[in-house]
Amino acid sequence: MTDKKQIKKEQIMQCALELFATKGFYSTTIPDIASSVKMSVGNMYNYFKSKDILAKEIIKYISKYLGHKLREINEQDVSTKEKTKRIVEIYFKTASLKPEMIDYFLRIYLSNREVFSQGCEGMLCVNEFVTEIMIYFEEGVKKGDLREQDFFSAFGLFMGYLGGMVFLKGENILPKELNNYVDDISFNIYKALSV
Amino acid sequence: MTDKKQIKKEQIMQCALELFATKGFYSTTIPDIASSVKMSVGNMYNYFKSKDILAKEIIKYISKYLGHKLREINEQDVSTKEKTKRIVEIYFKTASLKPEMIDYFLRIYLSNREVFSQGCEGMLCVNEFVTEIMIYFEEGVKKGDLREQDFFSAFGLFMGYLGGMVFLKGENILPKELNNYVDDISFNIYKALSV
Amino acid sequence: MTDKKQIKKEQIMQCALELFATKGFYSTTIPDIASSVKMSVGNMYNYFKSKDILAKEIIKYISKYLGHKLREINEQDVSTKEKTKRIVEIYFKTASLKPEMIDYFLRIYLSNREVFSQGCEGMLCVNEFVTEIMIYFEEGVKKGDLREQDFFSAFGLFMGYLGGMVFLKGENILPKELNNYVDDISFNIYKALSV
Amino acid sequence: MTDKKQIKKEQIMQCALELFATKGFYSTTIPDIASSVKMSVGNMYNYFKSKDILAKEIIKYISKYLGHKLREINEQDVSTKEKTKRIVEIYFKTASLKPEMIDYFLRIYLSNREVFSQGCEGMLCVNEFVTEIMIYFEEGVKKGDLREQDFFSAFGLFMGYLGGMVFLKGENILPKELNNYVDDISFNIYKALSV
DNA sequence: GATGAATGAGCTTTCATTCAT
DNA sequence: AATGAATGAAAGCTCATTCAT
Repeated sequence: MTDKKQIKKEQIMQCALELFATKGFYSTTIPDIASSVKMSVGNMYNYFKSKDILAKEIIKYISKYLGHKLREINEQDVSTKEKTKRIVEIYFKTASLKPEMIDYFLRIYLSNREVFSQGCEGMLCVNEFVTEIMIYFEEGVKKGDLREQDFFSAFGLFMGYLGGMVFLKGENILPKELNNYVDDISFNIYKALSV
Repeated sequence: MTDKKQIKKEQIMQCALELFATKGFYSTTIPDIASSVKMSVGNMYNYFKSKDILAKEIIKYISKYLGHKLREINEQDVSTKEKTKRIVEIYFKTASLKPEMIDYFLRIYLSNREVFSQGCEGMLCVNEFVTEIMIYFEEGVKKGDLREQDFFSAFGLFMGYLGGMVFLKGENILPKELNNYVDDISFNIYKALSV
Repeated sequence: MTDKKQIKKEQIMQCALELFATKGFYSTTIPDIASSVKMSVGNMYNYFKSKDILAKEIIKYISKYLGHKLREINEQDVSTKEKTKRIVEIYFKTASLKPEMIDYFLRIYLSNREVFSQGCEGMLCVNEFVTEIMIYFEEGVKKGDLREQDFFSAFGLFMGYLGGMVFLKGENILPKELNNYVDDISFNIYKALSV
Repeated sequence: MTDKKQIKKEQIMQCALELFATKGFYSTTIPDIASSVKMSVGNMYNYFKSKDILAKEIIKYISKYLGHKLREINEQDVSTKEKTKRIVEIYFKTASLKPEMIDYFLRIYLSNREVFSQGCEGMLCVNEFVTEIMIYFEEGVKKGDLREQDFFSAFGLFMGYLGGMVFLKGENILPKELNNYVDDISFNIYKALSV
């Protein structure tokens, strides 16, 4: 694939991501996306063979983006406690600056299972992201900071908690901005996971 | 409304709940629901004026059901730690026995905001449920067991965590049955929230 | 048929007449009519076997009502010119006091031919009314006041003109009330028809 | 819009016009129209966003067509009496050659007010036609041929009369062809309106 | 006579996808 | 690569009519 084509693909994904996150998967039409990219409907199909495939590519794209951010944190030489905080921070920062990414994850990927059932089984399409959380967890255990336990139990805490907060924010029922919760929440998480 | 009509409404809600939770809101059609209730399409509309209204009634129904279960626990004279465990227990038990309820909550209600935006603003349609979590939390604080903090921060932990675990279960990536996680998770939660 | 049944039939016709005239034939539903008569849908069918039949009975009812009014004028011993004026007067008066009658005639009967095609062929369902206009015309000719010409040519003038004015009134584009046009219009008509 | 698309729009309007005029607005379905144009149902909506909008475009199209015919007459240098006759002539000729146009005007436009209420208020959608009648009338008055009177009173006579005749023809109760009435009727009208 | 739940065909409209250009 | 007209299946919803009670 040419670079030019790759760039166009990313433009489409970015536009579709915003529309899907805002209006939902089924309420966003292909013409909606096409006109948002300023491209014809027919031409869209030269880049993505179907709406479902587009949706799957987007979640992979998000997973890579977030995974990359987490890797940067994992590579830093700081305490597990500080890492925990930085992960919460980067998650909330993303939710504030690129809300469509987290929304897509929570509202499109997690909910429309029929769309992702073929090709994204398990956590196939979000493995970059999950992997980094796993590294964070296992290193924390190895260092003796975190309690050894079933990874998924820890993962569920982490992701469920953060996702829940972003959801509450989206519903406008959080009295404060997300970044004001960073300390509370990273404290709660670390308290829960530490030995 | 006659009792008979009320019973039929609940039958419809039960069938629709299962279909929505399994196939998603948009992939479940009114004919799907009608044939599942063994009722004509037209007659469905004598009970619920639209698909959206049906979806909203269902989430209220679930909220009442779960709220009721939680109230029973809140009324028991046990320690906050034990209450925490029992809430996790009842949540996972519901997720096992009536998976459609939790799935509906996670995948239909939380995700298809355009459907619930009018009439379920804030947490209007799930207030019975939220209220009981609030009571649990405030009583725990009053007793001196739980740390005083922003309620939503605690609520997000609780619901996000539990929801996340059920989600992972639904994706078939949890190695064990949900009830095997009760101790770990209630321990984590209590640890996070306690003073 | 009992008197009681006849009274109920007329109640239904009156309500249906108003609804049809206001909202149109197809936009008025049987439940609309039933609830306007404060009667169950099913019971309506004990009085009128179908919506079409109801519509046909209504036009006959209107024709009889208007025919009766015209007969009273025809039986008066006044000049043809004065009769002309009185007919215009009664037509506009009806259009003001019972607008639904004239509207029904213009907007339901004249337009939804597919509804009236079977059972109201020709002018079968409005013959009382047409007959009186015919009597007016033929007596005028016999008296030497009106020019002998094809009856329909005269009838078209009369009914088309009056209907047209009521229509314009209904569209809110007449600057004055209908009764202010009585002199002008009866003058025009008489001028057109007289020898 | 391309020429090609404009041509297709007019093809659709022509087919829809015939069907509406024949079967009525509500009894004509979109599939009826589509198959009459030999086009898919979905594609119809690329040309007209709704059935109502299609109906409104058609009445504008008719108004332009008739307005154009009348302008030709208005521009001719003949007596008011002769103009009157020619207008009646062209109206009846249209009613014979393109009966769907006059029928549409009488049976769809005048009757289904709920369809035209938004976007065709007053005589907005038939102004080309009305304007020419107004010019005919005012020039006749200026020349001293026609009596000065409320325009609508004259307009109602003209249009109501002609419409009434076409209606009677449609009901098969006129013994002769429309063109045989031209002299009688234009005589009546001129007699009514002249000084 | 009276009720209103039940039926199901049929409506308008939408939209992912294809394909001729 | 690019366009956008064309397709047609399928959706949500309506409503005249029937029928068990």
